Amino acid sequence: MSITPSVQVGVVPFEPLGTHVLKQFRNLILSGEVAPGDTLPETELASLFKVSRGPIRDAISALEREGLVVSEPRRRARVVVLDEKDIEEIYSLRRSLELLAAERAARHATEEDFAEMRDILTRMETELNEGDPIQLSHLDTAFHDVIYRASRHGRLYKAWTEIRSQVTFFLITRNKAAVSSKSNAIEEHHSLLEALMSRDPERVVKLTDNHLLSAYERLSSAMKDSPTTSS
Amino acid sequence: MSITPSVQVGVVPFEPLGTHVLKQFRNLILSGEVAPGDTLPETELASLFKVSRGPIRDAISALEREGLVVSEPRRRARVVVLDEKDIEEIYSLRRSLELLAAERAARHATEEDFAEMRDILTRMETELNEGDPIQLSHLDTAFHDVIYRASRHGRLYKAWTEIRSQVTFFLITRNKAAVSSKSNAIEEHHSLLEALMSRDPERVVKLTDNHLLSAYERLSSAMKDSPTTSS
DNA sequence: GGAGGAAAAACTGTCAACAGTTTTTTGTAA
DNA sequence: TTACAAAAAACTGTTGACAGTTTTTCCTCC
Repeated sequence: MSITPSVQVGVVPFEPLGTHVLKQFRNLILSGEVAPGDTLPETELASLFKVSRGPIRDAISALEREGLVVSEPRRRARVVVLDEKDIEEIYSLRRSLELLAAERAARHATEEDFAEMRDILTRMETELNEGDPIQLSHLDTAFHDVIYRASRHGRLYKAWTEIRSQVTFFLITRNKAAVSSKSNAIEEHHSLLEALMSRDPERVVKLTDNHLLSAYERLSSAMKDSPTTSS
Repeated sequence: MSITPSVQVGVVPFEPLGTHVLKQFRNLILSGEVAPGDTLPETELASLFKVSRGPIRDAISALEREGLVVSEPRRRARVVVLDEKDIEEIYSLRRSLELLAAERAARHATEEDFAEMRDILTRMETELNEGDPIQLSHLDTAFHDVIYRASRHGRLYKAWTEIRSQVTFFLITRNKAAVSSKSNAIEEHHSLLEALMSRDPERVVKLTDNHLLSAYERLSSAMKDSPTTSS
């Protein structure tokens, strides 16, 4: 017993403050507590999160990478305002990325990956009944996150993380879809998992393409009803 | 003449110091003056660039996004060491991105875009004769950069910028290809431009796919001769 | 009342300093 | 030597302060 981890005990190797702020902050935006178009003065956030401006700047910079925040030099950062053109961009880029991920995941996914997907699907069904649409959206993103990780392609995963939050944002704010529609989406996830487990890249790619198009159409039609308002 | 731009005169609206450092720093890495595996102490860089650590941190963070630098919390950043697996990742991701870009550029590219591409091709031929391989590599990347911009897809362009420097890095450090091979590559660019101007998306996509595969094979074989050394 | 401009307030970019960690150097024993 | 531990040096994360810019408020004039 020669190792004495005086500070570093748990699994978390005490992350930088900015990382902690980032997580909280991202949730504030995704939950809508901070609205599109809102300005984000570093000073204000610093006192809100009780840290200095350094870590705040790190968090804002990260959120900008994720596409949830926009900023120009010497101007205050703002929560991004997304419109229908953005939905198309995200859909088309995501399609390119995810078809690649699907093909590779079909070859490289492990039993652990499948177990994680099954677990997420179970929780999705629970949320569908309990009716927490926000949690359901998070689980949807989480399912696809497993596929990207299962593709065993670091750069592809990184590219996905830079649109992931925007995808979640749209799912949360625009998915007025009926329960039946959401139920369909879960069915599609089931089929996807099944195809992955059968190691059939072609089928996985095809199902993925169909699934993403369905999701795009669901969002796109919801968008026409209630476009995101600018401030 | 009521406007008196005491400081802000040129086109450049005085960029943040970190941006300036980033450009210089990136060149230092791409030119090989800072080698793969080298550590990058903020303090040292701060005195090198004659700024405080703030802007240096910004620049390192940006270079990390570009994949030229890796870092973990509380450890010094290092210049990334890339191997054959990285070449495959970059190739496969780039292929997905660029096929999408090609298809859209064929539809959206303007006369200005074509003019820029022609200009780059002219300069490539000059460099091929004058024999500055580094400049030739930069021009290669620049040509593809125009295509991505011509695709009129902000997020796609952003995704490209996050592997672009790595692509350039490989072109510079690994392209031992003979002049004849480089000449072929320039030919391929010419065909690509021609297809773009004829607004034939299918042909553009096909040519792009072939072009990227050729480039991948050129790099991949060069890699086997002289793999990047770790420190 | 509304437009325009000056004054005040708020905010960003940058820097230097401090605390606590990681890395290197030095010293000691096998 | 070689291995290991302690001490010293170097480095990162974070903070608070200052300069200069942007944004807001307030005032004046039409």
